[in-house]
Amino acid sequence: MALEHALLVSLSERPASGLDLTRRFDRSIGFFWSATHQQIYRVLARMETDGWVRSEVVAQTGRPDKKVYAVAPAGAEELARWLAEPAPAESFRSEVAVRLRGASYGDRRAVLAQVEALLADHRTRLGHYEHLAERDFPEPDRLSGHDLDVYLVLRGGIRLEQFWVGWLTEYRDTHARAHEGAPA
Amino acid sequence: MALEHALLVSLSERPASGLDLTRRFDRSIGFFWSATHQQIYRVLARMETDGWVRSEVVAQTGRPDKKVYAVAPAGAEELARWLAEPAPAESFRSEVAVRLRGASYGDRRAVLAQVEALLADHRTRLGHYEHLAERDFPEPDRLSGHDLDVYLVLRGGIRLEQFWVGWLTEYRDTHARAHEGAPA
DNA sequence: ACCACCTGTGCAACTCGTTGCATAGGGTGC
DNA sequence: GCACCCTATGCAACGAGTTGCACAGGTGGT
Repeated sequence: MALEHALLVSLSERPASGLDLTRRFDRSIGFFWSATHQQIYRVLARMETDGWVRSEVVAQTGRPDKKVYAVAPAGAEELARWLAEPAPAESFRSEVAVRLRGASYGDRRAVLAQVEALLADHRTRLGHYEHLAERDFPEPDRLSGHDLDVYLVLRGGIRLEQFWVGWLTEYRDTHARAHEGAPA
Repeated sequence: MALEHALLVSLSERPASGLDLTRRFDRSIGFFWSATHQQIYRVLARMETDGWVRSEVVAQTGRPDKKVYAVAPAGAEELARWLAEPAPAESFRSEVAVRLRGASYGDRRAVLAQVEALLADHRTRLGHYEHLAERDFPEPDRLSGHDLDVYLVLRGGIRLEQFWVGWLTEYRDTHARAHEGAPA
């Protein structure tokens, strides 16, 4: 399981409350991981009883108090242990791929409309990530250590969006060509 | 939920038993979906009580009997309905990405060794998929309908492996360059 | 005869993750 | 003063997915 470890990485970068972490997961780390606030709260509570993190209630002006979590020594040890552990092979799950493969058992035009919508979505996201890279990392050659890791994960997000745009475009164009003069 | 629909697609291509489906999911469809036999058996049972599939016990020589499932009319309807439904945005989850981002909180050399192992693995898989494409689809321009869909999903598998090889190579090479003369 | 192994189906218990709801303090609009 | 929204934390119930085990029939080795 990796949510614990994703939280440890994020808290190592900077202490945060449950909701802060939820918002972070909607952004940078969120390229490759996501979690709802409920799940994050539950896992944080478990991590605290396990001694991986420590919390401190912080009063705010004009807002409810928040519980700010920070990595405890046992959590740092666990993170280091996990990082050294061999990475198991990942299985990618895509509902879209199932739809593309099954398109001939339903309304192909409806599936192609979905492809078009997804393409627009992934193109937007790709542009957004490229903008982030230019804004936050104007000179990537000078990076090292953790900053370089953050940049390279952003590069992964960009490459993943390029994968989607490339594949969906190939799907759409190849079907368009195949149906010229022979509709199906 | 998509396992039901993935099974409907696979059974639309050809009727099969639970274990047959498990083996198929380790192959072609398995680029983008995977499931254990236990889960497949359970879902098949539920689909049968819902009337989406029908089963028939087939005796075999030298082997136990098997229960061969085929799509029932209600299942075909459900598949068509699901295919026309708008595709929700997918969230990609990668433990590897968490490790890459967190590498500076542990032993970076251990993480780079994992990257090396993953690279070898993805390169092997890429070669395997490319071989499949050449062997089974020597003339992709002539394909249409479901055959074209099968080919294009294989293309997606190839593109996904290319994504991994490209990203992991960039991670490794960029860190190698950053550490020339300045180890960390 | 016995054991080890293979195919094929299945149950039970557990963890991970999602969905819907609850609660509590504070700010804003009318 | 009241309704409504925002931040922040949390519970309860459910569904999806994994892990470990059980059982049955058949084959092959010793």
